[in-house]
Amino acid sequence: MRRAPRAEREWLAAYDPGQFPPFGVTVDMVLLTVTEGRFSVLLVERDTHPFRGFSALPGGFVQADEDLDAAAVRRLELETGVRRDAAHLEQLGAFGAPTRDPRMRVVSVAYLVFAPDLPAPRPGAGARSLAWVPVDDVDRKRLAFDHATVLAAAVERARAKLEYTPLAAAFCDEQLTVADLRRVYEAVWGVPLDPRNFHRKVTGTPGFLTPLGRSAPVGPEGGRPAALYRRGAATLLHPAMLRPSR
Amino acid sequence: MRRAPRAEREWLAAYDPGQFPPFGVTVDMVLLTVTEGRFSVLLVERDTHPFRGFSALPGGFVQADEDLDAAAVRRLELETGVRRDAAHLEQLGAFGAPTRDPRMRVVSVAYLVFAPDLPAPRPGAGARSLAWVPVDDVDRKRLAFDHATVLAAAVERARAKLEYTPLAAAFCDEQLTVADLRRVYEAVWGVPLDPRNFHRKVTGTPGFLTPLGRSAPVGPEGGRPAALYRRGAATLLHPAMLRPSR
DNA sequence: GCCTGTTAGCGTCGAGGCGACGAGAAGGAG
DNA sequence: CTCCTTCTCGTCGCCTCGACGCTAACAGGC
Repeated sequence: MRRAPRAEREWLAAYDPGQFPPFGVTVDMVLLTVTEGRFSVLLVERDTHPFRGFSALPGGFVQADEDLDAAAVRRLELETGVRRDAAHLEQLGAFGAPTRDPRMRVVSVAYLVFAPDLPAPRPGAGARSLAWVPVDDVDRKRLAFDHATVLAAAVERARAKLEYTPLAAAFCDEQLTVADLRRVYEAVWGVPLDPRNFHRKVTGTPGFLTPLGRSAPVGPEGGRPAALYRRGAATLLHPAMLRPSR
Repeated sequence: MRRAPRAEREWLAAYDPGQFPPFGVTVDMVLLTVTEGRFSVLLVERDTHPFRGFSALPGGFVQADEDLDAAAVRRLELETGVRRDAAHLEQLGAFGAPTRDPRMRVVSVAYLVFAPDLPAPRPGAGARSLAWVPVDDVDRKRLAFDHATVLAAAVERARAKLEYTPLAAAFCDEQLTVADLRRVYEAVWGVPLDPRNFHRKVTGTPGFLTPLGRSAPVGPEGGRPAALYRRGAATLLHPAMLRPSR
């Protein structure tokens, strides 16, 4: 950060910050995963006003000296036990309609998280009940604040990101098979994909998947064992993975 | 908006909003255009502390009962005279590092605007000096606050958006030629494009351009008159326009 | 009119990606 | 061994793209 010149330091010392309207700033976390073949979001049950009894995205106020990203990471670890490096986290955007929070004027900065399929999210310090809810089953009228809007933006962003980034792997464990990855795409996009063309695409795109040289154990349905991979180094997909039928 | 039940209304009446840290919230406008073949951003010269004498993105504090988008539109019209429907406006994201404003804790919501080539931006009520500066010529060390970071994000977003949306037309007048559009792509991406392949792509993509059946006057270089078009109805490009040499 | 220089627009060719398959490989259950 | 499953590799035709030749339609000089 630049060091202010002396004239500015004197001006700052006399500055009254009360002349601008005060806002509360929160982070709202849209944690997405794929559990049991369904594209799901983590929701909490609110046990305090406002919107008591409604479902909501986990989140909370940003502290006075806390960076926005740091607040998001803190919420992530605090509320769900998900470690920062085990998932993908990015900012979704700011939501600040004047009436979105009946308590006071609040601007919420929403964050998008792609998390692997976790056994069961454990409630953190908040001790509120947490649950993965398939995004198609969410009752938008029972979401607190403007979280229906936030969720819709997050889902659309996630679907688009799978097209041109290798982030689908962030929904899987560190070691994954091509079929694991395909099931992520199918759950998020809601369409079946041809396993053979999908296999050609992901194994033929450099940097998408790195082969481990080992095979996964056979699944409950039987069949030939699948080769194991881990995430490649690529950050962008070229050409993009296309959603069918458009 | 939902009507709160009575128990919640009573709870709200007794609520003390002072228990959460107060933030200032601003909007910063990244206005982009193409002038004289160069991809440029609108910058103001700051004549007050902090960062007096530095260049900055136009912007200002959000009012107490003002929606974020409304604040952006107000800034757009107030400072530059650009009408809301003559340009494309979208939110870029929130920037809120604790030290970004030496006055107080501020979260800035940045907006991205694609504006047509304007004769000369007129300073609005702020009466500050405004200028279009080619983005490659911007001295990042002479930008106020964290505006170098904001600008970099905006430029990257703009370059990416041209690939998969028809928004390049937002940089042109309402009536445009294929060459006008190509010059936008070349200026924003900084690469020359083959005029014949570009013509085939944009005229062959349904909804990108709507022919007007008339021709534009011949330019100063002579040559065959170009057909006039206006923006089509499409909102997404499929397949995408690809940046060369990747 | 005629030639030249310019830009606009159309056509052609080969390379490569993609959708729609066929078919073999590699496991388990009976 | 047969039958089932899933995984993996190939093949074929279609479409898009990059590279580039060629014609169309203007202006200006002679």
